[in-house]
Amino acid sequence: MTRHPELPERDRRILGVLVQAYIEQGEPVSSLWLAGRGFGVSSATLRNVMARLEEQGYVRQPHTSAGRVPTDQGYRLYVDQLLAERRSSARPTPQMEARLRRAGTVGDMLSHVSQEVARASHQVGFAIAPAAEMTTLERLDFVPLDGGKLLVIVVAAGGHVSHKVVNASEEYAPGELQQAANYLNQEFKGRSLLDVRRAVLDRLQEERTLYDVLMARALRLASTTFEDIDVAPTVFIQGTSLMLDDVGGEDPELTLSTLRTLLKMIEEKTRLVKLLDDYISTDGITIVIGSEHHAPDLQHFSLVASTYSDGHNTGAVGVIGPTRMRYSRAINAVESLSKAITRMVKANP
Amino acid sequence: MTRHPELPERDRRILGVLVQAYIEQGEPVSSLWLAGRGFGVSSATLRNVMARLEEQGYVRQPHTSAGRVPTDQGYRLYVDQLLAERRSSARPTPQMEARLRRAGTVGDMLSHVSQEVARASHQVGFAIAPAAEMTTLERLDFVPLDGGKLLVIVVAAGGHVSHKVVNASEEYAPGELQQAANYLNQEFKGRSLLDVRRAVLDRLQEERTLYDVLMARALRLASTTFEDIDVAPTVFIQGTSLMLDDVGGEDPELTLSTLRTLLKMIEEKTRLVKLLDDYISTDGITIVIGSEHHAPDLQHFSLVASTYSDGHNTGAVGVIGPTRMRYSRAINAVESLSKAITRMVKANP
DNA sequence: CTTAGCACTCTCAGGGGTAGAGTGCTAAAG
DNA sequence: CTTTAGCACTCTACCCCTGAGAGTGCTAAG
Repeated sequence: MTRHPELPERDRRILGVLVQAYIEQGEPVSSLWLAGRGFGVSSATLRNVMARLEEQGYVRQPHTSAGRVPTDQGYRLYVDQLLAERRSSARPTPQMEARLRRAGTVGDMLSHVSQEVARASHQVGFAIAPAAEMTTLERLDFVPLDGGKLLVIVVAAGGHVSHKVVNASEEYAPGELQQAANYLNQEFKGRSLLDVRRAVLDRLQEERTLYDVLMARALRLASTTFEDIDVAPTVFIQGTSLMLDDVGGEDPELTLSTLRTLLKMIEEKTRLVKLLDDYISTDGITIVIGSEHHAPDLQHFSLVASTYSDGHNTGAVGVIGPTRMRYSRAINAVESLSKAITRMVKANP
Repeated sequence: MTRHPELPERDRRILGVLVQAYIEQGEPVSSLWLAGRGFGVSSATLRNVMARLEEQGYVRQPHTSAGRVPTDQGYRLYVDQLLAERRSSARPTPQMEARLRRAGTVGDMLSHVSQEVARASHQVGFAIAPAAEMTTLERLDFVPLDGGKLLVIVVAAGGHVSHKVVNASEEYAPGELQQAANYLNQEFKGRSLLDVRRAVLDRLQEERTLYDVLMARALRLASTTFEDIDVAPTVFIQGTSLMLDDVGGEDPELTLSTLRTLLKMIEEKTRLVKLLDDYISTDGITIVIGSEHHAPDLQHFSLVASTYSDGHNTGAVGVIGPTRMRYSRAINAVESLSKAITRMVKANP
């Protein structure tokens, strides 16, 4: 992360208190108020410090006779300090884990995770299942249905299951589906889903495949299956109503139109996935603050996210909220939930 | 729905124009404005009519020197008239159907439906899959996974598929799972899921069951499977961002706190399901307006919904929005989507 | 029953005018 | 060179007032 070596220790402490205060109170922080926080200096001195901080871009005044408000750069220093101080002490609570354990499928579990992280952080929370590139095929089954339909079940490493109904263009003998599944499992187990799709298409092109009728039919079946399966990773989002709690508050930046941007992003979940692809680092917590986003319409929001992994697959969990959010709470929430997921999926290998 | 026989024809026509105008413009409608709409009477006469309509509870004035605004009762008469006039002419557009056809699973399809109905009505849209009571078992399969886990696949009539991973407490021989599935399928096919659960538990109690070890194990397996499967029907909701378009507008009733109520309801989808259970009729379109809701926190919202069916199962599709919504558009959207679903599921028997 | 005319009421937008908060600056003190 | 007290200055938020405009209800005549 960005370093801020040029800033004297005292100035930095003062900035920290200022940011904290603004996050909690939502009102510009005045020199007089800061003077009452035990720095041992008068408000006049603090005014000098604040003027310096403003010159350096850490704070700004909404208008001439108002206190100071942190800039995104100010928030950045604050969270960097926060992350440096706390040596990952967050743990999921037992109730949390219990609630997660109740889920039947991995999807259910992630849906609960998004709910929990939202509840714990008081922000919009999300959880993302591993993308197809990361997911490796564990096994595949065909179940014949009535009316020439076929139910395909794809089990991925880590217990992710997805199903799909396809139209079987050809007729299959009773044992044939079983054989086809066996063949495909044997051939492609352990490879990523996208990989499998590619390989299936390649083989279908190969001339010699045509001579083995059985194999050819199995491959055709597989190609319909993987046509569009799981190209977009599944995203769960919860806590949108919490978002409105902030909007009524004292935050002038948080208007209805910015809110709508966020709601829209929540609906087309694709965008969130892209966002994470761009920013997230493989280890620890990633935080993107306001104008640090490339997209201009996210200027007033911050992202706090973390990846999770069970050794095979990597997904993500995190929260989105206004730049003025309780970062410490958000960080704790994200960290403990990410730990919880990791533990859950490890337990179901 | 309610009849309004006591209202003279002319008054009713005037009320209709008034409601329509208010819906479109969002501002109280004055007698002068109405006079310009070709009724052939002066504004003074319209004032008399409006006073009468107010006495009877169809309209009200926000304040002494403002025009009239429809009450919920006024909206009610308006939509009743609307429903009586139009003889169900709504058809889904081909593009709509094409988009729906792309879906792999029934769940995907319904998710698209909620999106389409939201887009077409410019309101929050939802689609609900059949509840467990309505869903009948088509077949059931067990797929063994690693680590003593079992993947259970439940196929319901109409092509609804759901899966679940359960911990198999006992070991099963290779053919045994197949046998168990066969037995259960034979025994319970065609009965509703809730029914099956009940029956399984009953049989487990019966003493003689204990003598047939295989059957007992199959039943135990089934009981774990149906423990919690599908008790809550699946709900898809889309279009929350459209909701905010209205809030900025001229509607004074639509405050942030009412909005939050709606968002909360969207998150705990259970509540929406209950709501529909209470109100929805089996045929045609159901409309609930503002204070017609039992719940006081929904006083400012209206519901436009319809059931759909494939002969086996019954689900619902609809929209929710402010009482001041374009009912005609909403009705068209709901009706055409409900027709589209019916057609889709009929095509996949 | 309809309509013109009129008095009446209420809202809404704009214009001072003031209290208060908070700053920057200056000059003195450590 | 840094800190601090004092002070003038600026800007906002709020309140009160006013006038214009919109729309009504009522009355009396057609």
